[in-house]
Amino acid sequence: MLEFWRHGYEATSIASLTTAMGIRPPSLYAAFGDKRHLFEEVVQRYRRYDFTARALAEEPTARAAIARVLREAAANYTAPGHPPGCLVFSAAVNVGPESADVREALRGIREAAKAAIAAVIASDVAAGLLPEDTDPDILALFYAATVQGMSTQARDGATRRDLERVAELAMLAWPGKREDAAEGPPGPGPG
Amino acid sequence: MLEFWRHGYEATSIASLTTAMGIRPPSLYAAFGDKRHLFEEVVQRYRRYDFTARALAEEPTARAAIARVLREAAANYTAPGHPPGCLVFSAAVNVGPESADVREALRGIREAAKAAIAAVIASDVAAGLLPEDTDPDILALFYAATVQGMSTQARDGATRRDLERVAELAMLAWPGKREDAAEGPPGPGPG
DNA sequence: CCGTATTTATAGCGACCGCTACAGAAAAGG
DNA sequence: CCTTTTCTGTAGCGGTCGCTATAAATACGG
Repeated sequence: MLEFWRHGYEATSIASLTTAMGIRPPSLYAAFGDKRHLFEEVVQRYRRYDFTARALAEEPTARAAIARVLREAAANYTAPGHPPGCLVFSAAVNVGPESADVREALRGIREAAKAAIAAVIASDVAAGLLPEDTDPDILALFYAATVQGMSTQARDGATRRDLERVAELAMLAWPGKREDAAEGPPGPGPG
Repeated sequence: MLEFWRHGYEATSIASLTTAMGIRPPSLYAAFGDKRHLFEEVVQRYRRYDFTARALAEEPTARAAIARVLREAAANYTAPGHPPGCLVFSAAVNVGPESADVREALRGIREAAKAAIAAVIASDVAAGLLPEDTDPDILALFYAATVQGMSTQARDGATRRDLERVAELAMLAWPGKREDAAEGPPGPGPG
């Protein structure tokens, strides 16, 4: 998993995997089938700790959920003991046409996560917790882009503190806060 | 260039390059040396239209410059006629250890762009256009992350309009605006 | 301690990688 | 038209890719 995480799907050779595991190719193929199946198992294993899904399920509001996602992204993407950034974002960026399905599989995971973010936002809009004119898809796209940017910055050397500050800045784009925090006592409405 | 742009450095083979150019390997090697030199020339060619450097040089304020960078990123990353996203961000993500220098070369370009953004921000802070407590490096990191996230989202299928909305949201994190726009008539200062 | 079943290591398959020697075709000079 | 020079196409170099047939080594039942 660490090999795929660091170098990506195609750039990780069977030889590097077998040496990392301390086994020989026939054992690897007996245990996992082929390289693609092994990678699928790696992705499954990686996703067992899906802090995004966990935050979306556990936090009471979309705002709290996304703030937590950004906070945990800052921590996880820079945590020691494994490569920086997110495997789902970075493991199948540069693939030849013969591995397009691997790239599409990871893209599907990304799209599902984005849709899950949009769902909790839409839920809070429906519940009146967010302005009616909030576009859940666009807001989800913005925070998905933020998280991906944080992952890339982590790979480029950003620290946890750096990314936490980025997360704070990203939360300034959250809707409703602006008027809520600064408009003061409610004045006369428009009309 | 389009081949490298779409598939990345290592995933692009000499065979695919020669067929795309309509030439044979010996002609390619006579003209460009080896694959690495060809890629360097591709990156140079790609950077001839560096909308970030242009915006930073031409716009009068850091805010205008970065708003323009985000706007042009939305347009360029989704423009027809070439692959989506940015070559500097996406062409050397998954490389083996033998091509680490290619990845580092692109990383250097990214770091330089980030430093250039930080420079214009620091300049405006020094000029009093931005709050004194503004951290140019962190703000530059945030917008660099945003642009990279936009590039990735473009590769995942986001449209120009999508990315323009993301750009608008990102500009909500710009410092100073908050108080300027919403605090109303200046009240008594602190103390 | 012996025979059997399972796992392991050795060696190598065909295919493709980046790259190049060499020969045949095209262009330039007389 | 012939020679010389430049260029292009064919073929193939050593090496690595993902993957596997086969044999040696191990664990198990009696």
